[in-house]
Amino acid sequence: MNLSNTQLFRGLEEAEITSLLGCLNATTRSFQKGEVILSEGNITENIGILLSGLAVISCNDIWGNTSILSHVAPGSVFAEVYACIPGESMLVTVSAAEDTSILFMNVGRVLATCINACPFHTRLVRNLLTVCAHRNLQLSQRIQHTSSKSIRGRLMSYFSECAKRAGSNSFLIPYNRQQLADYLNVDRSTMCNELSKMQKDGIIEYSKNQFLLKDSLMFQ
Amino acid sequence: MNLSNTQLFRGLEEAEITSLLGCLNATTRSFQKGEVILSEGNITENIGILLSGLAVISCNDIWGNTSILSHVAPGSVFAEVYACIPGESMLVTVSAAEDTSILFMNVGRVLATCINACPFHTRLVRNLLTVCAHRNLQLSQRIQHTSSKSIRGRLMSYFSECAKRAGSNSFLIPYNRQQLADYLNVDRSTMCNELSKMQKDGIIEYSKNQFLLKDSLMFQ
DNA sequence: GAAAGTCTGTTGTTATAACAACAAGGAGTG
DNA sequence: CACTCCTTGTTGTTATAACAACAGACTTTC
Repeated sequence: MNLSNTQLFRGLEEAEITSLLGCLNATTRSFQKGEVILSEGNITENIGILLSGLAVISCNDIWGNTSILSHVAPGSVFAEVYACIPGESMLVTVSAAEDTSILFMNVGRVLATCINACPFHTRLVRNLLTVCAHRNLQLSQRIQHTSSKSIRGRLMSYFSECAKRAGSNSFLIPYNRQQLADYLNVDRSTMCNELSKMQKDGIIEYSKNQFLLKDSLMFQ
Repeated sequence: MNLSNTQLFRGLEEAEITSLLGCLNATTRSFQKGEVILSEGNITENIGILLSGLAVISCNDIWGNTSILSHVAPGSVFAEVYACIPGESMLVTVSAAEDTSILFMNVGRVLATCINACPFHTRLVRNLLTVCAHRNLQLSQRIQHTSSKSIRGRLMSYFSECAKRAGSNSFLIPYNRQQLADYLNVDRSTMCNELSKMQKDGIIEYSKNQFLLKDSLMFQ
């Protein structure tokens, strides 16, 4: 895993990262497939970065039902939310879906001005904040797009964001139908049906992943 | 507004805050009711703190429909998500719902080590990160609790979190029925009905805001 | 180029949530 | 106490989404 390509170490050279990791006293640990990396109910002060393998984030409700919330791919940061809230115990469990190696960094050390006053430190903190803000924005957007009770409303909300980001009423979406349905928390076939109706109603036109919003007030 | 009571300045004395604000070159601006504070499409490098009044965060879809996403109360931080992601233009508009005064702080200055190497700075950055992480956790939880297609599933997911936090299968919830329904994105009357059924089915018992989860695997 | 697999769109049926309307039980106020 | 206001729970109806099943288009692979 080349750390300089990760969100957290963006803008830092390999040599700088090595120096930084020493300064932070970061540690690497390996986990076998199935092993628990961080357990629900515990408090962590460590930010994790998955170097290789794959991890799953899951949650048990109090009746014993387990549900998988998300996956952690190589280069991704995890547990930073819990590490950054002092005293907050974890509501989820992180476990290894494959043989996995993890880099742990103590938040306190990340945030404390280091003895050497190393300049890479500032960059790391800025990156950590950006990672957190980014995740925040993605979550907010998803909540916004799933706030409508109707499938059409959810699609329009999502398409609005796409159009704004593209700066055009024509854009590509990064999901296939099943993924879009999962994102909007609706049934795929029902969503396909609704897309057809919207096209019949003249609101949108689409072909595969290419969409065009008609009669929009913007970009005319 | 007493800044030392806000999330962002927690742990700092009034005098320290005053010194810090000078160091950050923070500025205060007033807005009349209805005036736009930050506009969709723009890029902001400023974190806002609402000192007095009230602001609304709203969103226009590209067909011209406006929806209100949330309110900003005195002491709350806003726009920090956009300020912390370099180059990210805003997808929402913040405007004054009443005559309002806002404190703006440049993120770059917050993160840069100041010339005086003032120690309060570190605390501010840590607080900013905590605010961001906290919001993150709340959003994740809400997504989790609204991921089930059924009202019962949503309630059970939410109640599970409550029980874990309380460390007991008996707990108080901080919402009335309408607020809980809004949080779970369901209809209030239908939710009331489902709560009754769950009680009949022997899964829960409740009275007003006090709930008890029966047959749970925890806390027996 | 045949076969298997994946993705998309369609239909009909069923389950479920939204909605509207109302009754009952406080809480607060004059 | 009578009054209003607000919250909660109940019922019946209607709208809508989930679900299941399938057909057609397109990919991939041997």
